[in-house]
Amino acid sequence: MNVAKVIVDVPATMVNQTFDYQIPKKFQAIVRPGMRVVIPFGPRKITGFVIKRIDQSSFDGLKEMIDVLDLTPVLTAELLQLGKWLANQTLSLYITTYQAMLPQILKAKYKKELIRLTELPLQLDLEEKFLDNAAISYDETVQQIGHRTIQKYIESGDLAINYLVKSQITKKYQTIVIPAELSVLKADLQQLSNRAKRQREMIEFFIQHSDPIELMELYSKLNINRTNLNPLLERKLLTIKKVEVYRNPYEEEFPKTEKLPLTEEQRNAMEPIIEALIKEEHKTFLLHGVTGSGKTEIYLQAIEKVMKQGKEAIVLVPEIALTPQMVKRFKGRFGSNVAVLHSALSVGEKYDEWRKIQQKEVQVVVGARSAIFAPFENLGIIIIDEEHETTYKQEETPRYHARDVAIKRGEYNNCPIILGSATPTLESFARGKKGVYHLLTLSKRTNEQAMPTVDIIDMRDELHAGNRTMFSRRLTDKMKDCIEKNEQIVLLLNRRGYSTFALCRDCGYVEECPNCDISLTYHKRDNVLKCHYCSHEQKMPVECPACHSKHIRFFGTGTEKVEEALTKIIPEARVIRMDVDTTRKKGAHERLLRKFSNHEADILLGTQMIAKGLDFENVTLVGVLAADSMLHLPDFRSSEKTFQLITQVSGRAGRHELTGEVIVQTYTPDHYSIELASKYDFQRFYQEEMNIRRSFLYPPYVFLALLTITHENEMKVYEVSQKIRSLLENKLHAQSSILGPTPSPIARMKNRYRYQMMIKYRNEPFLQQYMEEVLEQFAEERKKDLQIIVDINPNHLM
DNA sequence: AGCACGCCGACT
DNA sequence: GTCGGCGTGCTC
Repeated sequence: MNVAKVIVDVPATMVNQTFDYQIPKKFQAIVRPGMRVVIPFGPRKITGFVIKRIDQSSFDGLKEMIDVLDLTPVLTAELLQLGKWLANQTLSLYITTYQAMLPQILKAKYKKELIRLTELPLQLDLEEKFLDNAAISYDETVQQIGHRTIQKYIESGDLAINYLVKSQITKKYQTIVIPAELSVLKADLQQLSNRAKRQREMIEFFIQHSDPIELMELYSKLNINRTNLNPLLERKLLTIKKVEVYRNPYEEEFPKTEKLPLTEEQRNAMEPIIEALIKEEHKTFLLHGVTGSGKTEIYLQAIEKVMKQGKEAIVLVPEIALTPQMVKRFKGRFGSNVAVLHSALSVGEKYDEWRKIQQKEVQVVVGARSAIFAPFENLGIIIIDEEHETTYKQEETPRYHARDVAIKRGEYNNCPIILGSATPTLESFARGKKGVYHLLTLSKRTNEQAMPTVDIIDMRDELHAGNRTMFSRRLTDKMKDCIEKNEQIVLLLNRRGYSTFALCRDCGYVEECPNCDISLTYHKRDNVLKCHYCSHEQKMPVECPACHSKHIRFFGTGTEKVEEALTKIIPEARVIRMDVDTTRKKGAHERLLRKFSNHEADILLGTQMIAKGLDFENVTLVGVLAADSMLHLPDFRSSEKTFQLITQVSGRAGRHELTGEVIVQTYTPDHYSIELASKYDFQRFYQEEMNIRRSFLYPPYVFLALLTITHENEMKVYEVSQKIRSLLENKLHAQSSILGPTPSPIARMKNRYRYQMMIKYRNEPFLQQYMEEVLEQFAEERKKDLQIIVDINPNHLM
């Protein structure tokens, strides 16, 4: 078994296979599947994952493995298998799926350096570089001295390239002080002269506290420094040791919380979950519970059961940075038995949290999408909270949906999955009705509070009545009321579908991105126009580039603008604005939310990010400024999204003692998604929307796959698209249909033209295989800069 | 991907 | 002749 099959760290179709390497003697006892190793690959030296060990290779002249990077595998047997499945499902490369499963820091970085092989003199500038370095940077040197010269030296054998694999891992260390045995300390104290007051104090301290202590802590506790410590160190009463510590992103202590008594509804929902846990049965539950119905408590108690079984739990939340309250509840209940993984952590922090899972130091992980790959080996349950959130689908390769991965892992581990939401996706709810998922319902709030009343305001009437502001009269009055009563307000500006673009009022000219077919967005902060798709940025013109008019106006409504308008109407209001700009800095999220919850502001104004999972006692009014802003987007899910958003944000009001009220401003008050959301009528919405999906043939009645073809040359894109279409037509079922090719909604991005095709199908068990064939068919073109992107079950049709 | 090799046109 | 640009093929 001394040959390793390795997936190499080269993301290319040509090498999407294992390569065999001889395992040298010194590594034979160490190497196991799932470990990262360093291997020679052509002239290079790169990393790879060991997939398995075999006795004999069918390949002659194997090269030897150079190094082993892990002591324990970073990928479990399950994850190795899962990655393979995922690559096939999403049409990605094995190396990409494996890397998606691991913290970013485990990805090796490569560097090349030059070393001299002889002592023969080199040209002057090179000699200089080698003066105080044994090795110099290849890239830097080539830049300064020129490719040709370096190559000559390599050919003559004076210089050679050294390939480096750099590990990015940095561990954090702490110095601790360890006292000697109690008897030793006491004995020393006996014969210590009375004059050594400091020493006496210190020894007495360690007789009292015999545990190791952190050096800095000791200094500050006893008000001493290194000089005081030295005599004790010399007498071996104390020893100093450097130990590795985990970075702790959650310094604060979490108050311990206890199990809450369950309502009858909650108990009923709990029962089948517990049953599945006991029977070790894979089942997918859809927990449909109105906001405030106590879904989280069900998660917590199910996990408690899992932990008692000695098993592990994964909890996915949309984006945990947005829900510090969720972390608080899990840490409060399970303490240090929880790892937390989310995007706001530094790479080092993420690695530390991941390692707690890998080392089995925790039994629970709460995290965003990628936490679904937590390397637990005894999974007892997987919970996906806010199941409908689009962030569970990754928008880059591998384009996986965490829900699909969860179900696959549930099958492997024979464990239940809970999908929880107040507004499940139509896909999931349909499966719940069909019995594919087991539907569990919570229809009442635990505090018996009624859902807040929702008022729909027709903004057309406001305009007719001469109100040209973005706040209806009713909302304005209510806000003033609220502030007077010392209660708080959440204002949601649903900005998707809006952007603040610059338009010339004289000739109608709109500044567009030179590389993409999209208008540029104005950023007030730096007074520039930016493109959201490429990194293009230009100065805001003083006059119109087309007609030289000075009348340039901004259209669209940003949070900045709303804030401005707000301070005009209610000058006394203290406003916290939360959007991408104000939350970019690390920890800004938590800071702003804490500020709001401490009532240091009256109004929390923000985008989508404030709609989810927040729970503030004192909020009694929620305002949705433009409920229909995304209703008109070219997306078949826009009604569903609108319904979800209004329902979710309404749930933010009146969660505690005070009753809440919601005001929804819209230009289309009669739209069923807005009307039914205001009545909290999910069932009716479901039926209405299902009817529409059926007649237009959209999910859940069909599955979708989106093919996007891009290239610099539009003709090329069109031609290839047509060819792909006819190729697929021959393969796909007669009932399946292909729409397009048509130009994508953003027809050009980063100077590449984009065409897309949508495939609607009910049953295509070999779809992935056909797609592989398409990719293979155009392998030549794809080498020449043609891109084919396959997205199965796409979220957006961009 | 990234590197070597080989072919062809351009230029001191 | 030599330099350098790019297309082609390979990596256990």
